[in-house]
Amino acid sequence: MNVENIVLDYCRRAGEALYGAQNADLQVSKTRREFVGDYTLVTFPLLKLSHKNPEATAQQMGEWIAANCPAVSGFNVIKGFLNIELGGSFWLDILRSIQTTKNYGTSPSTRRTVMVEYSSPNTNKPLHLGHVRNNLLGYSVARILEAAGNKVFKVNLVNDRGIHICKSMIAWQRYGNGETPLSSGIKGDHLVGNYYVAFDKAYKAEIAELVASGMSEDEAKKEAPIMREASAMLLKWEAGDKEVRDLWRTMNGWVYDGFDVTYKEMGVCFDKIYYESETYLLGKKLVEVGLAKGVFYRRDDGSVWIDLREDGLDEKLLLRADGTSVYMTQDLGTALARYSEFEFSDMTYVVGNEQNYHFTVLKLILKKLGYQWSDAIYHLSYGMVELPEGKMKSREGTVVDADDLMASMVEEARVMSLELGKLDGLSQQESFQVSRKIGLGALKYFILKVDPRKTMLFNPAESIDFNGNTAPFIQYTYARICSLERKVSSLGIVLCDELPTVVLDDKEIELVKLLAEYPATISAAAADHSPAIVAAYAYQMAKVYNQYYHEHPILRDGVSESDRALRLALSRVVASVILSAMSLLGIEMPDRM
RNA sequence: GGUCUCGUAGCUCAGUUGGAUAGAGCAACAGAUUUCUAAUCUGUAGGUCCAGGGUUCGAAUCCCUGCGGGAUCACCA
Repeated sequence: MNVENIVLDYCRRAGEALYGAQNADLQVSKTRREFVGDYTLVTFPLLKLSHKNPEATAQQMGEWIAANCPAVSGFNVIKGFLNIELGGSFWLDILRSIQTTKNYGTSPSTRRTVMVEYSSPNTNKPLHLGHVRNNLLGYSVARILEAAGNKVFKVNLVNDRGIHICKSMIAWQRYGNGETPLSSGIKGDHLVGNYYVAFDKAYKAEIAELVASGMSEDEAKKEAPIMREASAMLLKWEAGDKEVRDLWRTMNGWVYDGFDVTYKEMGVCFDKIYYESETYLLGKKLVEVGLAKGVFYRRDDGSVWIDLREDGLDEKLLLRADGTSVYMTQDLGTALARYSEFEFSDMTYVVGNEQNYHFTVLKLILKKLGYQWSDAIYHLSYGMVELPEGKMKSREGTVVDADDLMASMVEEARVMSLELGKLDGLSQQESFQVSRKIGLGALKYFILKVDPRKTMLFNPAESIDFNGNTAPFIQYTYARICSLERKVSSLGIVLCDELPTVVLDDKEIELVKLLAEYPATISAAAADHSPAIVAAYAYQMAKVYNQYYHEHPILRDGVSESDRALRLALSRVVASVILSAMSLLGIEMPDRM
C-alpha cells in the first residue's frame, strides 16, 4: 500500500519511455502543503538524459504520466518540481483496501528471528528514570520489530552478582536487624537499595576516619573495614559459601519481587531472563579459541588480551591473571551462546550510549574470531535522561525513582480528570483505569517521542504535559471516536459494510493519505529501531483527524446518509490505526476520557 | 590529550538517501462551545539552523576548521 512507490513507478516508466532512463535515481516525495498535488518528482537527476531545462523536463514527464496512468488526475510544474495529483476515486480505493486488510500496517512474516535485550538491571537498587527509558524503548522496539514481521525474543540479562550486591548484603547484616519487606512494608527493591545507600554512607565515614588518622585517600578506600568485608563476601560467594549464597538468594528474591511490580506497572515483559550468576563463566572457552587462533595473546602474568590498536582502539583485557573473566568475556560468551540457540538475524542490545566503546569492541572481537553474525548485532545506543541540573546522581539524591514517577503521573491524571469532570458516572474501578492509562501514557509518550539516540531532558519541576503533542491528546481523539460509535449503536443506526461511492474532500484525502503511510512507517521504525517514528505518526494522525472532526459533522441532522457512512468508516479506520500505533509504543487507550 | 557524539524559535523536540518559502508542541497574545467530548479547533507573534570555509543546479543535512556541551578511554558491570 505504499503510494509513494506507486507514483515512483509511474515516474520510472515515464523516464524510460521518454529518455530511455534505466534505473535512474529518481526521487518522489510527498508534496509540500503549500503546493497543489499529492506527490512530487524532483526532475534534476533527469536533466542529463532529457537534455532539456528543468521546467520542460517536468512538463514532458507530467504529460506522459497523465496520459498513461489512469490513477493520475492532474499535474503542475513549478521550477524543476513536478507535482502529481491522484484522483479521488484512487484514494477511495485505497481506503477500501485499508478497511478490509486484517492487521493493517503489519508485515507478513519474514521468517527472521530477532532478539532484543533490554532492562538488564543491577539487583542492588530500585529502577530509576534512566531504566524507564531503557525499558520503554526495549519493549516498544520489540513490538515494532514484531509488527515488521519478525519472530521476536525479548530477553533480560540481570546483573545479579558482583561486589555491588555484596555491599547491600554487608550493610543489611550490619544494620538490618532482620528487616524484611514483610516486616517493614517496604517494597523489596527499595529496601535493598536502602542498604546499598547505607553501605555508601558507612564506607565514606570509615574513609574519612582513616584519612584523619593519616592514611592516603586511595589507601583508605581499599582499607576501609566495610569494603574489606564486602570483598571477602564476594570471594565467599564465588566459592559457593552456603550462608552467603542463602542471603544472596533471599535479598535478590526481594528485589525480583519489587522489579516484578515495577515491570508490570510499566507494562513490559520478557520471553527469557538470563542471570549473570549463570552466564558469567561463559566466554572462557572463547578465550581459548582466540588464543589458538592467535587473535588474543597471553602476557607473562597470565592475563589474556587483544590488541586493537591497529583498528584505532586500545588493548582490551579478556581474562585476569587469576583466570577470572571480565564483563567483555561474559558478553562475548553470552552472545555466542545465544547465537547457537537462536541463530538470530538481528540482536539488538538496548544499552545506554555510555557503553558505545564496549559494543564497538564486542562486535570487532567477534568479527576477528571469524563470526560473521557479528554484523547482526545492533547496539541501540540511547541517550541519557538528564535533569535541568545535569545527569542524575544517586549520591546527590537527584535520582528520579521509577515507582514514584509512575505513581505521580497517575495521580496527576486523576486530579486533572476530576477537575474536568471526566470521571463523572464512572465506577471507582473504571476511573482508576482511565487515570492509569492517561498518566502512564503521558509518561511513555513523553519519553518515546524523542529520538532514542539523543540525550533528553526531564524537568521534575514541570509536570509532563497532557495537551499538544502528548499521549492524552491522542488518547482523547481515540476516546471521542469510541464515543461516537457508542452513540451510533445507541441510536440504532445500521451501517452498510460497503463504502459509499462519494467524492472525497481535501481533508479526507489527507487522512487516507496518512493512513496509507502506516505500513511504511512501521517498516521505517523497525529499520531504524526508533519508536519516535511511530509516535510522530500517531500524533500527526490524531491531529489531522481532530481538524476533520471539527469541520465534518457526522451524526447531526442534515448529514446525508452517504456522507455519514463515509465519515464513520473513516473514523473507524483512524481509530484502529491509532490504537495499533499506540500499542506499538506500549500505550493503552481508554475508550472514554 | 585520543576517540565518539550533540548544537534548529524563550523552553522541549521534528526535519527520510542533499530538494521548493525551516516545522510541531509548550509558554505568550487574540478568537471559536444552542452542536457527535473544548484534554479540542482557528489565528498572531517568535529563526544568523553555534561560527567560518568548501563540495553543486541546490546544504540545517555531506567534507574541513574553530567554538561550546556530553560520553568514553578500568584487571567495575
